[in-house]
Amino acid sequence: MSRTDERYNVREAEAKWQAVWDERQSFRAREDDPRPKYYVLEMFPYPSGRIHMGHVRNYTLGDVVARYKRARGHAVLHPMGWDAFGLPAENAAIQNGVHPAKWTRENIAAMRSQLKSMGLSYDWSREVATCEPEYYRHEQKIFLDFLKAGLVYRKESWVNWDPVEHTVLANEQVIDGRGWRSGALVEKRLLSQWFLKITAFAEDLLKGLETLDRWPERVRLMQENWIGRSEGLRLFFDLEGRKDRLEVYTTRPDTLFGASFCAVAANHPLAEAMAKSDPGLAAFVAECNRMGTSEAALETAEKRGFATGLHALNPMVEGQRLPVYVANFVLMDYGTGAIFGCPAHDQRDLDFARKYGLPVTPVVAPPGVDPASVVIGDEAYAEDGVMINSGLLNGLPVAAAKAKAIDLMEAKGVGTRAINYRLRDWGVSRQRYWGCPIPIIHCDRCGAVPVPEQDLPVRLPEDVTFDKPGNPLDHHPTWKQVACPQCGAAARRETDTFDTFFESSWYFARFCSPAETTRGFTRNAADHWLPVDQYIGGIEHAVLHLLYSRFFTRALKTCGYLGVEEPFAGLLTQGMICHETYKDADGHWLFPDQVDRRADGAAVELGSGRPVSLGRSEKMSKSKKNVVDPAGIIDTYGADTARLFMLSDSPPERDLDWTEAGIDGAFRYLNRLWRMVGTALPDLPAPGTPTPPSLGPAADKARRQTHKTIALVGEDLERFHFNKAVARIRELTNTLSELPAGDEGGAWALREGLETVVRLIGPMMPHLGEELWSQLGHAALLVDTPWPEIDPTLLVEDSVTVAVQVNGKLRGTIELPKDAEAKMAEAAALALPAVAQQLAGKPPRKVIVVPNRIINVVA
RNA sequence: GCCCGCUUGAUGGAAUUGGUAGACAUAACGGACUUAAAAUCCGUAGCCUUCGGGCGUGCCGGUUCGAGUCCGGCAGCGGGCACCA
Repeated sequence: MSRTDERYNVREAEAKWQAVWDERQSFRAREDDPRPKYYVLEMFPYPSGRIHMGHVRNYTLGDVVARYKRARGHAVLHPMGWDAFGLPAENAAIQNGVHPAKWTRENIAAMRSQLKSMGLSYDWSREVATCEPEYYRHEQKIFLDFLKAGLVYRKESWVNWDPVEHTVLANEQVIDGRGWRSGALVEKRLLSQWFLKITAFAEDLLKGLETLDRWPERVRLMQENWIGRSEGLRLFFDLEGRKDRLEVYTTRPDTLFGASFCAVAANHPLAEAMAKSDPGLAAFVAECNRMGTSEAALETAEKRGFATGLHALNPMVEGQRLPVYVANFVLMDYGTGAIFGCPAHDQRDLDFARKYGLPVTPVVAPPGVDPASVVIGDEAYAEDGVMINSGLLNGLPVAAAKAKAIDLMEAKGVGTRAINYRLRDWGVSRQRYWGCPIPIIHCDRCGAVPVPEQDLPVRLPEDVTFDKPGNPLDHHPTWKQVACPQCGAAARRETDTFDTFFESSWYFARFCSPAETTRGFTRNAADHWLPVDQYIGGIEHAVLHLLYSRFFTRALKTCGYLGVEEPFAGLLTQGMICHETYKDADGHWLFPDQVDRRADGAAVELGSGRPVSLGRSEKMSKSKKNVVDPAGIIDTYGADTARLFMLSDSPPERDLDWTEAGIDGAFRYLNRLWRMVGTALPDLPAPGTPTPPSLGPAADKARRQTHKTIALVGEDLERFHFNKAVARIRELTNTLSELPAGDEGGAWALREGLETVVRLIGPMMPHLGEELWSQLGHAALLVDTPWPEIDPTLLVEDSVTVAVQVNGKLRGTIELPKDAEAKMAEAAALALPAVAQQLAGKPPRKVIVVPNRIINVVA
């Protein structure tokens, strides 16, 4: 009995079971395991140094899936690693003088031990870190294979250049047109860079989305929009007084009669050529180049243009001259970098036309609107309608007019039907130190020469300094000096490194054979484990990481590495963790643990007692200090409590509000279960005792709920409705706590119920699960115990409660035998006093009977 | 700017295909236990009410016997936009 008086020692129990799992290698994945494979993967973390709540949520979700699938009889692969290259390591080096390698490796060690304290069922023997040559040597080889397969090329591309730091800036490092650290005005620069031909797979990546039926619809839609397939027309405009022509891509060839100008991007060859002899234009181009490279910056900027003085001749409208502008909203990377503007039917064109006093001619009349009365005000009309003011296109609907316009231009020999994608090739060159070296040698005679395979890996030198601006690889005294592998002459190594998305585009495959030294992974292992059955991570990766990984998988297939096209068969995108924000009287942010909530609800600063103003709940971020450190929570409440809270209240794809009350609630449940089992233990029959012949009504009812709960929780877990699963388990717990265990039947049903609760909660609170399972008298580990079985006879109900409505409003409920006949149900419903009162003696006009569900009497 | 998502009690959320709105929890209140507190246990609870009932799922309108769920419009909040990962 002393067991009930003891408190559950969270720290001791969690350490104990972690050691047991570790010792027995409970989570080792083996290819020779005959059970059906299940590969569950969470997005691996950037080793920032400490885990944050987002990680706790992500990895808890994955662990529940992994443990559940294991219990369901799968051979589970559940690995973990480190996305270890990236900018923060270099920032730390510049700010604190720590070497990125040291900083990163120490961070990995710290985070590994934090993750281990969560009791996650990883096969740690498969751990990888992308910053180690054992990992990145293989991606250098992959790059060279892609090169051979014609999937890599080199071209000039624009970057944000910080003239003080002599570095390329990421978009997020450009703030209001200035470098974040230096404050210098950012310039755009053209650099020669490596590109991967993701556009070669544009159509395939789009088509493949249809097969991803276990992906969230919105992610597929985001990718579809990102790829941005459009059908249209490429056509040439003759330029007055010049021999060359202007090539334009349009998805609206139907609106050619409404054209009032042409515009080219600031980087368009025509613009650049003309800027040489036009200082005004040169200044405008320079200004556009300062705008930053992000699409958001371009689109939100005021539409501006510079008239070149040139005129283009509209190929559709004989003799019509259109002024040619250089405009800041035309993108060189999309289509041909040149457009024609039809202001009446495109908002950007309209804004532009209004600003520069260009004509606005409507050529599409909304359905049912008199052509004569079509007027364009401040809003362009981009919807369907009927062509007007358009010569031989008049009267046609938009779709037919598009087709006819294309036919006309093709017949005239000035245009061709074309499919265009918004998707651009992936620039993978980064002018940074802490990344995977690109295995290329530049020779004055032979050009860009691949590093021979036997010379891989090209190791990142660690003897570098960060005291000078620019790329440390560039400053290194010897590293880049090599002989050309082809001609032997003195040559230079490529000093750019890969985009870190490169590493994360194939790590899921590396986990299949992480120890393989000759290549990234073996074909056998990839064929066995891929695709990932369930991938889990943040929605912020909905487009880039996931699209790059899908592209890589196709490219790797092309090169014979693997046989699948889609890397992730199932995808779960989890929401963010939010927390209330606090500011002190001076408007400075405060950490939650600096704030005290008094009994009257007022918030004050801990210690000083000064008033604190409460802000709404926002995504946890260091800048707003609304963060809670998981390490402290795990230390105080244990991993199981943190895990349960992560699963309890919000569905995984939704944002989750971190609250002290929520974590308290989870902790209370943990202790309640512990006490319940302890209290019941002396009364329970031995494990495996056969069902007594008669149980009694309370025990029978409890059994029914136990088996119903197994069924419901199973369904909920399959669909990732973890919060509902928790609610069902708590309901069963509530029932069991009221079940009298004095008689044989009650005690038997209580054991079955408690064992069920322990087994169902196991994937969520694995340490408590093991502890209670062992206390209930089982020698085998809970992780090696299969999911509980359902007795289907206990799921059958013989009567149902049916709602009775009058005119759609609830007036009462009746108890009916299951699948009762409609006539009988109707009679029972009409016999209800509340129904009779509503009818007031008149016969009902109609009675709708939905079997086992509802009866609606229409008065 | 473009694309996407979300909005249900004081709070997080639940509600098969349209079929009893508010499961489960949190906070609150009342009670038991305690010298007291904590913990624990039991109970109450959408709002209004003349106790018949009426009103309630961001707002306005529609479809339907019946709408949180479907359709149209509007508002608020959040995410992504190619060099953060």
